[in-house]
Amino acid sequence: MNFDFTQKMMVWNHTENNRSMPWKGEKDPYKIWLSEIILQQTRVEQGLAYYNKFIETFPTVKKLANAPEEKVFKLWEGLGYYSRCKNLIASAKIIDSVYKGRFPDTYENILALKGIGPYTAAAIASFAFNLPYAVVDGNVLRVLSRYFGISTPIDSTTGKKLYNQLADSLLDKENPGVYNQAIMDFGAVVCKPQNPLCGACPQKQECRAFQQAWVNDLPVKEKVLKKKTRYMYYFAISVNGKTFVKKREAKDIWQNLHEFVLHEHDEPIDWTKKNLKEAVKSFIDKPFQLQEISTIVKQQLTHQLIIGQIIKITVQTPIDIPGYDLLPDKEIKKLAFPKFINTLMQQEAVLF
DNA sequence: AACACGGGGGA
DNA sequence: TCCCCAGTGTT
Repeated sequence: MNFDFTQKMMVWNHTENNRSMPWKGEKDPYKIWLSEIILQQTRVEQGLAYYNKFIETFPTVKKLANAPEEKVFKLWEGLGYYSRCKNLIASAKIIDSVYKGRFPDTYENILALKGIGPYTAAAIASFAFNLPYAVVDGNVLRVLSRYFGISTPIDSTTGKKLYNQLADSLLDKENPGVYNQAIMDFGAVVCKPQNPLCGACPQKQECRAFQQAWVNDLPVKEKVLKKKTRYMYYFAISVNGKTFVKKREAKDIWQNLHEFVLHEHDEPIDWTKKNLKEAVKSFIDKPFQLQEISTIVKQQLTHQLIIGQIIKITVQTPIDIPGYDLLPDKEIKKLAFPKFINTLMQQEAVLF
């Protein structure tokens, strides 16, 4: 153990760390687990309201395991990375049935649950059971790469191995939970990505990046994500006050969320009466009335830019669209939709 | 090893 | 815009 680094981290935690979060110091593994899943790739400020909603609605793992799945997705709506929600439900059911509602208490069994990787398993194991596993998240990677002046990319295979070993060697094995919490808080509050508080940092004398003025160049990432643009036009097709919707099942964005009738194109579409008629004809071969067409909405995802509109039409004759369900508004309100579609539905209609 | 997976906030 | 956030699962 690098005694100096670890001890100073613990001293900082004891004397200066005043970061407060509802799940901090929590011992109920269910609550710890929930907070960790919500916070994967998610800012504390963004996840906080969701955590409170979930705990209020599902105070125990049993409640979560036995809830209607759509209700859980509706609660997750807007948070993103929806496979987290799917895996949360799956793991809740396993804990409820296989483990009789008692959260598994070994690292291996925790890690085996769906949606739990090395980081989350170490977090739960150390926070709930005080087991000696070091967390390695974005905060830890940043702190270690700066303190030790490591330029090995954090997203490379060798980098991951290196940082994992280093994190393990630094862990305070007497107080793994407290130490793990401390180093993450330190990364979030002092050794921040932008404008870190090096002046107030208790470790600055030993920090390689500070000594060498590398702070703004570390950590290093090697992978650059490629982005693509998609044009998604949604048709809200209504018959007698009911509208066609379906659940997205494909291995694509927004899996398990719902959508209206989708017309996706590889180029932007400038809607005219003619091409609108053609587009609708590909779904239904019946006369229709155009109600309204929205303004163009853009949504930037991590590696996709989604551009599109929603077009509301009504049909008088009874019809069926294969793959879609015809549901009343009351039912549709209970379904979880992507942010993009919710934004579309809030748009003012433009004249056509 | 590379890639897919959301949404929000700060610079 | 770009980057990052208490990362994980799939191919």
